[in-house]
Amino acid sequence: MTVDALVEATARILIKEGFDKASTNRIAEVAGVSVGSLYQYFPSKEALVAAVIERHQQEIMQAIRSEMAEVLALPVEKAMRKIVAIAVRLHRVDPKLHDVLAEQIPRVGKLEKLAAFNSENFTLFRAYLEGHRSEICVDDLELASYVCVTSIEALTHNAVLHYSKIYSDEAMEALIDEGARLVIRYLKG
Amino acid sequence: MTVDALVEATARILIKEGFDKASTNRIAEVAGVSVGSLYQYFPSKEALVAAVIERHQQEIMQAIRSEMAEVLALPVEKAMRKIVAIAVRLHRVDPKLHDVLAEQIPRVGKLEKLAAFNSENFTLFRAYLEGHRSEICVDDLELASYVCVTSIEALTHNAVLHYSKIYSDEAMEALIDEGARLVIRYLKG
DNA sequence: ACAGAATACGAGCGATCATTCGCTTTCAAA
DNA sequence: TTTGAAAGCGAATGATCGCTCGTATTCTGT
Repeated sequence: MTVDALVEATARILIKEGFDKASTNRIAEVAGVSVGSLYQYFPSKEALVAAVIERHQQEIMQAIRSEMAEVLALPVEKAMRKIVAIAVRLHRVDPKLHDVLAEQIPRVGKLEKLAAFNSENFTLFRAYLEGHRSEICVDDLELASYVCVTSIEALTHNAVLHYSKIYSDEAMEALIDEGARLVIRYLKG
Repeated sequence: MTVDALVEATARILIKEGFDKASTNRIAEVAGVSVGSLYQYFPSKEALVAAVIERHQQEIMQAIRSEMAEVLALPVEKAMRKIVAIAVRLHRVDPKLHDVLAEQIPRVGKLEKLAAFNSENFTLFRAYLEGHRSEICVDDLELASYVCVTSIEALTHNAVLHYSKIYSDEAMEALIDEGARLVIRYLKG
């Protein structure tokens, strides 16, 4: 469909050339339609970018929800290792898009969407902790969730994005181990 | 001086209105000079933003270098708590500017400066670890430095930037404790 | 007081961009 | 085959921006 072509084209341009080069004319050209058609389906450039963001976040959250369901029953050690591994894998799917969107979301006034995204992650993690209270020695689960989620996300985000040249596949394995070790020791004292 | 007024005006606009609203005409206006004068001292808008970045980073690094010197002799527990406290304090000096710059550096092509900045932080932290090898139970100091620096920066950055409303001063104290606990347990096993 | 250098000025140029609108094509129902 | 709506088109518009350049003002040494 034309709509899909436009969203797809927008994503591709954002990834390959960045937000500044993503003009509506260019997007339409890459999508193989005209600017006029673009405005027939999207009221503004912002709406187009928002659609890209939405699509990407739906994909990611879908994956996270399904993976977290499997993790829920695991003991802390296994669970954390799996969660960190998931974080790395998801970051690797489309690192550049993830980065551009993280950069551009504030500008597009989609702070709410980003907040909702983070909030669900946070809630899912917290739910895990609730269910494993006996295994961990932290009393403020709210704070603990913040610490864990933020650290894991930063560790994997930076590694994949800024050090992908440095970190080979096996070094990435080491990173997963280390990230897991960080939160496990934190949670289990 | 005219130069300082321009850099100052640029910083203020970046903070209050964001990168997109920081046009050269507007910067000149706020600085109380004309666009012509702006281009007498800065060859381009990019150079102006780069100057803001440089000034900010110099200030931050100056503070970090001096604080780290005091930390070097402390045992791990004390040292980490102090480092996290420093991170929070520095993030609180000018949170909005820090955020905008972190966002804009990639666009301005000043990735090298950012890398150098992170690299020095990283190196300073690693130097501490080298000097306290006997206290910690991690063998890969390189990896450990990455894990600690990245986590501390993300924890403080997000807390100050996105949760400054939520986290009161005392809650911020709790965050410092928790961040310190995270890295201490990680390092000391 | 004067000249020339340094500094400052700001209207305007050229380019780019998001968006519009009048026109053309497509296509399915009648 | 006719028809009218839906979909598509792209040149044109108006606004904004980074930046230039010819001119005006201020400073400095004589």
